[in-house]
Amino acid sequence: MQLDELKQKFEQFLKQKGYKVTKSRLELIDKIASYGSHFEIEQLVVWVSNQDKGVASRSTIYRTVKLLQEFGAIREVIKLGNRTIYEFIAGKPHHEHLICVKCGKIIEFYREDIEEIQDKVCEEYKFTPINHRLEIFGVCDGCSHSLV
Amino acid sequence: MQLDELKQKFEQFLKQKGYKVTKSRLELIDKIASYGSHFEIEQLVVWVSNQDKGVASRSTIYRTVKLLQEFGAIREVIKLGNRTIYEFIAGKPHHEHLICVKCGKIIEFYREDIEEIQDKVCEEYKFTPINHRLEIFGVCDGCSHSLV
DNA sequence: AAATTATTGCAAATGAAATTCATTTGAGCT
DNA sequence: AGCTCAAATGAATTTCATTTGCAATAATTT
Ligand SMILES: [Mn+2]
Ligand SMILES: [Mn+2]
Ligand SMILES: [Zn+2]
Ligand SMILES: [Zn+2]
Repeated sequence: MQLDELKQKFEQFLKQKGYKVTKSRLELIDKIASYGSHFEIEQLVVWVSNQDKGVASRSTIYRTVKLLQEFGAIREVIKLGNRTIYEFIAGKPHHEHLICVKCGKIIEFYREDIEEIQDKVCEEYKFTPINHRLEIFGVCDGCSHSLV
Repeated sequence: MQLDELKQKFEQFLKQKGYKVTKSRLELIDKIASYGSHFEIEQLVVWVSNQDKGVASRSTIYRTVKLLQEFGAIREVIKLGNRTIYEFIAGKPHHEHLICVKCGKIIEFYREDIEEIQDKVCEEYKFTPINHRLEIFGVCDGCSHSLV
């Protein structure tokens, strides 16, 4: 999906919800899309503030991240200690993560079979799943060879 | 495993690490074990403080929870928003969680096949897993029938 | 373009978790 | 049992991410 198309959809979403289509909101979706898939809000705040002036304040960034989550373009994918790592998922297929606890490297993977098993488990418990997150913490190949 | 046995192991662990065996630490492992499997630290602080006086202060509770994590009796199992839910896992087999976003109900499940697939994925990426967490957020049976 | 309503930015508040530091306690030794 | 010293404790304070109140501003509606 193109970014322009996404922005259009986001505008529709905002209008339909009775929210306003603002400069900040549209510029932030651009910034987040170009930042790179996995990000933390504070990093984003710093990065955005160091660029053009006046895109959005910290509060607006926090608020817009929530909006984009509601819209479905962003997802909370990793919770490590008291850090939250988000991901821009628009147009990206669902996947899970391996997280290296030494270097922070994030590896993405997808297994249809894991998804299917989850569906079965939910059925068994008459549980209606909304979303899920599988985090595998460990040590990546590079780090397991390094002597540090 | 009996609680007494666990406490013995914990004492061994403390000594071996050069930590001290203190009243607070031994009493806290009791309290946590009897609190119920899933808990948040702040709840625990309130509960412990409202019981007998002098078991441990907030700081000690936070510090001891970390110790017990290091020891392996406790695990961070659910990260929801800015809440962290821990679980007393000593003597309990590994499992994953379904979390109802309406009522907070937690359902535990275990699937050997999911574990096996994860191992394969890790092998494929030459990734050495340390621990993992699968959280499925959704609506439980009870909540899906309630009209609230 | 005036009226209405939501959004913004800033500062201040919050809440979980970590930390500081004076005091107490545990462990080893005599 | 007393002595010594390092580690643990509690209370207060700090940190840091996130949230909120509010006056000013911008987007929609009429
Ligand atoms: Mn990802
Ligand atoms: Mn559990
Ligand atoms: Zn690594
Ligand atoms: Zn429920």
